[in-house]
Amino acid sequence: MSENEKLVQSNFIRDIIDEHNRNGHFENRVHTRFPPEPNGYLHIGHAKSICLNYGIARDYKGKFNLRFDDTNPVKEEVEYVESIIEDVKWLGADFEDRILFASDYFDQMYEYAVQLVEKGVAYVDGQTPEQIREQRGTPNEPGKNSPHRERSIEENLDLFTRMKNGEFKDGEYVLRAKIDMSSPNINLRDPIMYRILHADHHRTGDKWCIYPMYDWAHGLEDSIEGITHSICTLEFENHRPLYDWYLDQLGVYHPQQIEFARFNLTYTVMSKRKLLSLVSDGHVNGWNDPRMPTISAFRRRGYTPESLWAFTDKIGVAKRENTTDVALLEYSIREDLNKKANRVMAVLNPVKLVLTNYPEGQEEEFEAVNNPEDENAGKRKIKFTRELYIEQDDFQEVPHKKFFRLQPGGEVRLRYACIIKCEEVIKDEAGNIIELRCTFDPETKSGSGIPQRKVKGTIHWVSAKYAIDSEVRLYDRLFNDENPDGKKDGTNYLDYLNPNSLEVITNAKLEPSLASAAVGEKFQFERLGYFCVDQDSEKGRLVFNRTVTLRDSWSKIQK
RNA sequence: AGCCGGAUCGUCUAAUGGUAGGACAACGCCCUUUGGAGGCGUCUGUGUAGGUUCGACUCCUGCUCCGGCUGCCA
Repeated sequence: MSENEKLVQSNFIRDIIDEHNRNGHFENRVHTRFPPEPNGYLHIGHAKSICLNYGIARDYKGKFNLRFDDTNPVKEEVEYVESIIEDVKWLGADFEDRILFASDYFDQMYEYAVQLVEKGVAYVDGQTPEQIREQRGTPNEPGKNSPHRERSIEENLDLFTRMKNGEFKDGEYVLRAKIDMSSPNINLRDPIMYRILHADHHRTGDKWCIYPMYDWAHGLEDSIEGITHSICTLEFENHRPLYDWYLDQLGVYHPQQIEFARFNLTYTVMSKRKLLSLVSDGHVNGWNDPRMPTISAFRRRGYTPESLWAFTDKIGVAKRENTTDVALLEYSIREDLNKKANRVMAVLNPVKLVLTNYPEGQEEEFEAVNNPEDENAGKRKIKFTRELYIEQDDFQEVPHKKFFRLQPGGEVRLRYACIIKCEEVIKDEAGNIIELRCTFDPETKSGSGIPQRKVKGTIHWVSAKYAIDSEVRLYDRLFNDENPDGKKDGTNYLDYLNPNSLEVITNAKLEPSLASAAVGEKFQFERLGYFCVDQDSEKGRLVFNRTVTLRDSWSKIQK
């Protein structure tokens, strides 16, 4: 198997498509789509669906549509349409000029509905929602026929026309398919096709006061667009016979629906309803709060489209219930940023360090490699002075036995500079360490050409004189339980919110080269993690988001 | 209870009657001016009971367990 073939893991959906292509089912055409309802922001589960659908279209030299399933005006908003377009584009799924809307097919759908009325397989029902619900039966008991089921075609046509013309109030009438009230599949018990909704639609305005139900509309949308493979999640499996029934009755083109299991991720929730509640109840700061599992949040946090694609390829697709470990997502972004992100030095929790044998007022520059994984990234100079900041965590007065960073009387290398030795610890009256007094060894300067001594530890630092101040936002998982959703003990996801999911550091010290960093730019802060410039940055006051920490074997030793 | 799905390492996913493999995680070792990256290695799995077969994750039967379905939401 070649390298290229290995990159695309086979899966049951591609197997089905291969089979169709072998027997010429769709004349070897492949046309997929991503059909979101614009009632919220897209999340990582949608990203999987987008990559799955677009990836198939791309690999089979087919087409991919972006289509908004905007059949319910009361929940849908233009803001969501715009965010969805932005997210799909950012992921790189190429829908060419095909940003489509179910609402563009409302006339066609209406005509189709009239056809079914004329054919005698759809009728207008004037019962209340309660009555209809009672007659639907349960999974164990068959439903009962509506008293209006045998209305004449003429009367149905008249009533349906008047529904459309706005002669009735919301809920007064519905159009129903006449199928089978005793079907073991509840979806076939005379499902509702149209309801009356005097609501403004974000695209059609007040043109319509009847709106198609999802089950009626969705199969038609795919049929109208000539979709070959309608890939959706498992909960629509029971609806497939209904879509097929509609298409059969109409005698129109049939796509093949294929269902796969919904995506779940540890330590988060994935339903739009729950994400919306996190936003509207103020548990997070908006849909793109970097702690959210939305695509826009991952973008803001510093994830790349490439890392999401790699992740999607790694998780695969199947029909069994699944919950992917968020560690795999983190691996995917580290893997990508390791190759791309320039290294810089930044101190998040600074403690002052003074080199007592370094002449006052003197300074020099050392050369640092921007990215050891990428020669083309070049080198830069970093300013070295008598007073520096290092990380509080990089000093232990009473060191752990495996701690090989700075400690009293101990030596450590300052990254790209020289070896220093800790001579004295200065504390304030409360016993807090406020300064470390050290000496440096001139023989060990970087680039001096002198054979270098080895020391066990290397730590990062910044010049106290030249460092710039910055805000850094550290994110942790939003929930402190691996599966905050779907508990059966009476608790719900809100009970598992992690109160420490955001830590804001206001006085981080950055090396001065960062002063010109642009919003969205990504860096590795050496030994700490990957960070990117947040949109909240202002001139002279940068704000960084921690995308993900580096793998940290020291944190494991400590446990 | 009825209908429809599903069950393979801790997690995700391959193997479509012929050596149960990969990735992540975990754990070792090597290397290292990032306790990063990289390299090498180890560990762990076919829900259950039968059947068919030279051979079963795969086919058949029973059982168990899990998920979805009773919106004028999608």
